[in-house]
Amino acid sequence: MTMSLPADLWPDVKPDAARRLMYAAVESFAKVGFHGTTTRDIATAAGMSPAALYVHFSSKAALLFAISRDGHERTLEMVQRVAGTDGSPVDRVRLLVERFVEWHARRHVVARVVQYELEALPADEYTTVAALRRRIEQVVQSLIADGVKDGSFTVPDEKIAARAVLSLGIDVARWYSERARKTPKALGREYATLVLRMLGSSAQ
Amino acid sequence: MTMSLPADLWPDVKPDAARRLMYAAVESFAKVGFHGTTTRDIATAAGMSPAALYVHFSSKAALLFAISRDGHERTLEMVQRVAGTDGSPVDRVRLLVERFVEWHARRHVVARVVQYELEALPADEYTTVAALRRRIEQVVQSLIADGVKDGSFTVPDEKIAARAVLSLGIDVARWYSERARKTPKALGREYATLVLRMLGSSAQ
DNA sequence: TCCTTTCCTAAGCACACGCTTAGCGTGCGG
DNA sequence: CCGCACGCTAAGCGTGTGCTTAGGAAAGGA
Repeated sequence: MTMSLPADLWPDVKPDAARRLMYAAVESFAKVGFHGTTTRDIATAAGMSPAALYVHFSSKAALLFAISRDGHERTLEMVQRVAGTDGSPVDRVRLLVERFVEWHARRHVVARVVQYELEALPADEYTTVAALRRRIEQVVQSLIADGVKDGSFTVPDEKIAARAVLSLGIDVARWYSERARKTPKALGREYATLVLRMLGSSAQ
Repeated sequence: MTMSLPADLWPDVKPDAARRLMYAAVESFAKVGFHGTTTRDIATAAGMSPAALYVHFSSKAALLFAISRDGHERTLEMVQRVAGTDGSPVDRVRLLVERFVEWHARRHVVARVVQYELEALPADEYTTVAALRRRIEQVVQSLIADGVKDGSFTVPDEKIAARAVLSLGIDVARWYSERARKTPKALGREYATLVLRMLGSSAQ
């Protein structure tokens, strides 16, 4: 694994061969995209023959969907967990940004696939994933709206502000690498400071 | 042109057939990526045969490079023009963000290729483009550093702040579409407000 | 008008690609 | 032990891909 993927991805995927295929696929999808990745690339990297992929997944696109759906579900769980915490809107947005940015930095290989390889999904699968994305956005928007309502935040347009907050996290997936100067956690903290300022909070 | 590309791209490209190929290519590259685009896709969309592409460009990748290099050069010119204006650091960063965001919104098809299709460039071409990217980043960093120096901005880490500013603009290329509620100009203005806040400026 | 250059097209080449099929080996359960 | 299910592999299929080549048409210049 040249990109040092976390060893704890997809713990429930069985058998091990299927998981190995997902590891191989996510790496290549992140590097050269879905269309730039051949089934032979994936199989070779997983130490198998190309036909083995079809024992575990119905198609190359099914592999992509498995990765994309799981990544979106993880992200949605994360933002929902933040939304379920006690605390002021400021505390919650701070925590949200820390967690969101940290996830995209630590998981930048997966995140790159999750954020940028949507077009390659077949239509039904795309619909599933798009719904998850909308829910993530809605959680972020409602956290910001809470802050506006209680006077902690002042933004000209809540939707654009939420979009900007998401953008900062999502773009981390594009640029972050192991050679980055900041750890994912440190980056998350720093970005949270920037975001709270952006939202007009005096508590930073 | 299904994605309503601006009619004024690449005015110096001659003959017209070469320009038509670039229009066809940028649209498909933006939609399905370089690897997802075949020479037949490009040629058909340009009303030619696949062999015609090779009259004007030495390879499919040469087409990508032409688009990518020009997009980066346009962006660099833009940020350098802003850096060359009179005005306070706050004014210049405001203008920078307005222009950068506006460019990525208005030109989101080209920008998508410029920002996200780097990996497909051959090594030498990538080196050329990467150098342009670094120069763009340096201009942005120096504008922010000017503001820190004169006390208009306070940021924990100038590089991360510059990265965040660039991220906001770059990610516009990913999400912006003709159905967006804001015009590129309005979006640029709003993002400028958010960025100046983020940088800790009281002048917004 | 003639010649040269430019701009194409149609056809084809040498591979590559996603996927299927036949067969084999291994492990498990009765 | 035997039979079955599972997990593969090797080989191959049908189609697709980037690119080349031969040839023709059109445009421009002398």
